[in-house]
Amino acid sequence: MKNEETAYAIPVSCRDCRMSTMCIPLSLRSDELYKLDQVIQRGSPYQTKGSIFYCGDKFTSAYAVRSGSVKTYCIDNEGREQVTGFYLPGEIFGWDGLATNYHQNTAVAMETTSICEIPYGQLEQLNSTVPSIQKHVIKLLSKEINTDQRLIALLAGNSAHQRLASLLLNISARLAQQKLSSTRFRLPMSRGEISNYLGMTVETVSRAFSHFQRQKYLIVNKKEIELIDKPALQQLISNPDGGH
Amino acid sequence: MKNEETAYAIPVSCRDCRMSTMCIPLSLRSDELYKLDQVIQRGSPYQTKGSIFYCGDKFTSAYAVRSGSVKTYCIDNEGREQVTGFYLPGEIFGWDGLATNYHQNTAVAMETTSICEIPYGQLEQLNSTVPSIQKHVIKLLSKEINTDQRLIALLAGNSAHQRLASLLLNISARLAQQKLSSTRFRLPMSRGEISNYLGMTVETVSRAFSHFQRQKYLIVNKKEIELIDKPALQQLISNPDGGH
DNA sequence: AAATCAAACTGATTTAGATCAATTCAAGGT
DNA sequence: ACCTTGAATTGATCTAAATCAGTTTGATTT
Repeated sequence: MKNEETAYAIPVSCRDCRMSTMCIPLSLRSDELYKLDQVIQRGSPYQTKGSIFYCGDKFTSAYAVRSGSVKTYCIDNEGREQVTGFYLPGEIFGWDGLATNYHQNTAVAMETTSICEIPYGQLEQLNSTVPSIQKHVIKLLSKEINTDQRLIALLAGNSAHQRLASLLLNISARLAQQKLSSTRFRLPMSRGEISNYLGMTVETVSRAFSHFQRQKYLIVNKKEIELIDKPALQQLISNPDGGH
Repeated sequence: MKNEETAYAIPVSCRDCRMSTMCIPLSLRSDELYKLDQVIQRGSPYQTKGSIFYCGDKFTSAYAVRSGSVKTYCIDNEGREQVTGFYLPGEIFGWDGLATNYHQNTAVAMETTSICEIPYGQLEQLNSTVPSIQKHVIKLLSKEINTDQRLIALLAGNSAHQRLASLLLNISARLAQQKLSSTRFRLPMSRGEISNYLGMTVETVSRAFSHFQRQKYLIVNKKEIELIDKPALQQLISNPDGGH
């Protein structure tokens, strides 16, 4: 059953991976990279809705998205699902389990997705021989803090239109980092997932998309998006009216 | 001008500090603690509204609140202040600067506050002799991620009443950790700071307090709070109706 | 003690976005 | 080809919370 649909090539080492700069290997010398390479697990792809880990699972690894996309969510006080993050190719997730040793979120693939697993225990052991790895882990964690805090600011201080515009521009920028088109792309997540993440209803998300299209800011067809007036979206989110 | 109002004793070593378990020294052996102790800076207290660091400052240190309280905030797209965190005694802040080497937030004292400074460069150097320190830093960062993600869930999925109830219970729990009263306390932050943090208006915060008092959940007098029915507040936030 | 100023509270009104209710559309299954 | 099912869209109403507009309170200055 392994690698059943691997028509595309899976890189066999971090050296050959096109997103190596985003991933842990950033700034490793080649002898260090070799050591890391021994530790990274390249598993078979996950199907849509396949879970990478569940909330409550023991934390053993962080994960890097090689292709596809992942959402993380937790169950809130009311027992409802609350999406806490979307992860695109080249991005790393799973650090949420580090503080307590148990994952606080569930991670699921939003489409067919391949993942590199980074076993944390082995990473810690590498620390004695490759100290720069620990440093890089700290950078990644800190980056996650920055991302989360930007989301907090977005949720606390912005209107529905501004939130959606921010998400679109944010995804656009992240795709650009991976040398993918930043103006035409397919959203991996459903309207429901977007609305949950941004703290609003599906209807509001849908109306916001329609509104943006009427304003000629973008063309939307289900999950296919073409951004045609990024400056307009940009100014929407930086304009003092429109907030609440 | 140094220590002008130091009627209370400032601990001269981490060993004597009553919040040492929350702070870095957690689980250090006594010889390790000694090394850390050499590095921690114990400065003079900050006055109300005094800045510990500014957004854009080069990141050099993290900070532990010894007494008093601190808020962090950033300037959002619209140029408005957005509060991103409140820090009470025994809590550590300032990691926001680690990813980019520049602080993404400004930190200010909300009352007369004494702070321990933890110079990060020196902490890193300690790593070779005391490897458990690096591990502890990672735990602290991960904890901050968990805190931020809980706030995201709170902001995205809850009503004004639920948000305020959550904040009050959260502060109560944090005070309890420091062996302070969890039912009677003085809020260090203004209504404006609360409303900004929770993504609502001052008026709504004020009305929510009045409502809680009418319901006999608590007694409020400006910043003085007495929680008299915690279970009711608890059930308010875990009750599926009340969200949006 | 009077005057000043900012924080907090309260009431009246408005509105953004939730909720309720259909309708459309595409994907799989038989 | 037809039926089912779930996602997305659109319209009509409703409501929680924003906005607007005072009033009260308390701390600080003179």
